[in-house]
Amino acid sequence: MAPTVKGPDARRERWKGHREARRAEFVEATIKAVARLGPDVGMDDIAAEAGVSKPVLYRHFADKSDLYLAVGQRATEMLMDRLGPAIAEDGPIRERIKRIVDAYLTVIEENPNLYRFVVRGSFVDRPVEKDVVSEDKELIATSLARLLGDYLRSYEMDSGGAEPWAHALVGMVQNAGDWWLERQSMSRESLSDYLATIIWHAIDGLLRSAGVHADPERPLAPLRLVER
Amino acid sequence: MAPTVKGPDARRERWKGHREARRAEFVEATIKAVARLGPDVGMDDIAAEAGVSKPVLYRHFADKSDLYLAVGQRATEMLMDRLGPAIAEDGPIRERIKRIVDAYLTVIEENPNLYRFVVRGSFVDRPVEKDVVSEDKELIATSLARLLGDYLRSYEMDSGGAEPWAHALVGMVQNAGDWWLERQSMSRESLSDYLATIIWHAIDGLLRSAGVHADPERPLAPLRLVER
DNA sequence: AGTAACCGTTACCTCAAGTAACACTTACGC
DNA sequence: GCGTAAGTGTTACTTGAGGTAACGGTTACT
Repeated sequence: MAPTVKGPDARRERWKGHREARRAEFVEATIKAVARLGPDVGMDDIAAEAGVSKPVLYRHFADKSDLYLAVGQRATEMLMDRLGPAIAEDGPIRERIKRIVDAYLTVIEENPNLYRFVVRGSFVDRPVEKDVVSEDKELIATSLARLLGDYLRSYEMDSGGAEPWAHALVGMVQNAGDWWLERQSMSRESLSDYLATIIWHAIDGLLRSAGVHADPERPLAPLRLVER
Repeated sequence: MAPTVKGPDARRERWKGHREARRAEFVEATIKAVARLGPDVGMDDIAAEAGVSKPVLYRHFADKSDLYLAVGQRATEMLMDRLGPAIAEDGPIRERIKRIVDAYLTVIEENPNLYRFVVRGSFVDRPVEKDVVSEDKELIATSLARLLGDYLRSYEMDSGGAEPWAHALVGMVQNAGDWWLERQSMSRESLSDYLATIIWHAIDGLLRSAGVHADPERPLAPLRLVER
């Protein structure tokens, strides 16, 4: 008897997994709704898409921002799924940078509405306290920062600048992608190339100024990005 | 009689300047309100700050986005006022870039709420049609693109990449500044320096790859930025 | 004097986010 | 098996901010 002292009632634990699954289900519904109805869907539309009514939604998400945040995280996950392979591939550094950037652009090109929903679709309600949108950029930037930090340290350089670097790079690619997505005035290929050029030169210059002559062919050590 | 055939009535023209002034007045009030009440003020608050009631506001601005846009433009103007001198100063290029970046960071540091209002304070209502927020970034980026284009052409290089470059740079500085503004984990000085380093290396690398050896001391020709 | 522009108000409408209240289902605990 | 704790779901409401209607007063051109 009393196999676990802690749980006062097993009934409380029974649903743990279920709730998770339900949240995920609603997140998927939201993504579908966004794809169909554009980035400014309402909670009613989302609920309808999921085949339920609004209060059900609110039993799983505290408010709109909470849902938005979950969608953002899911989107980040989807993005990472595409970025991961691009990062893992080997080849000349310059080429790899380009492939990573290109993977990013491909993703936003394929899901423009979802993209807009996540980065633009702010949320008037929540003032400043919990900055939902940038939470995702933050995540990516943090991973990148770790990556850059390791990279710099592998050259025995000061890694203090890794964080600003990461945010700078994220902002750079994001903003350029944003601009490109709205008026597609050049091919994805070209943009990837331009951006990769900038990034590569920045990195190369940094190393160069530290007296390190980076080998563009160098495999760059094991690159792992996030592990959520 | 009938001194001017075109104007059916002089009474229509009489207010031209006045309306402009009034709009400006409301824009100023909005900026004050934002500074006091944070970036998510309502129209009522703004009207109150201006000492009038809401409908008056709506006689001068079609809707919230219209006001936001005007505020954004004003903010951009203020920013340019600070960036202008930094751009005009001479000195080594690397130094100048740093001063420009630093000027930007100083501005957002001095008006954090206004900054948040402009870049974050999206607007749920207006879906995609008129992208109010990025209109300002657009403006800056466009100026920068012209500047870069001229610069590249002065070295007789292909200027096709000027536009993506401009958007990339804008996004870079903006995002890094954003991150810095929220958790000020390093001095402005340091961040300016990191960013300037990235930018300078990117430019230098670009020129270098085209076989041009840029002189960091070169005065860089007359730099004019916008003229609105 | 008439009227075209402005000044300004209070009281309303609208619409989406979020909540209350109510009813049914499942399965653990004793 | 009965109580109950979790979940399922509904319709109908409240709230708040954006935005509008309708009204009245002032100035100055014609």
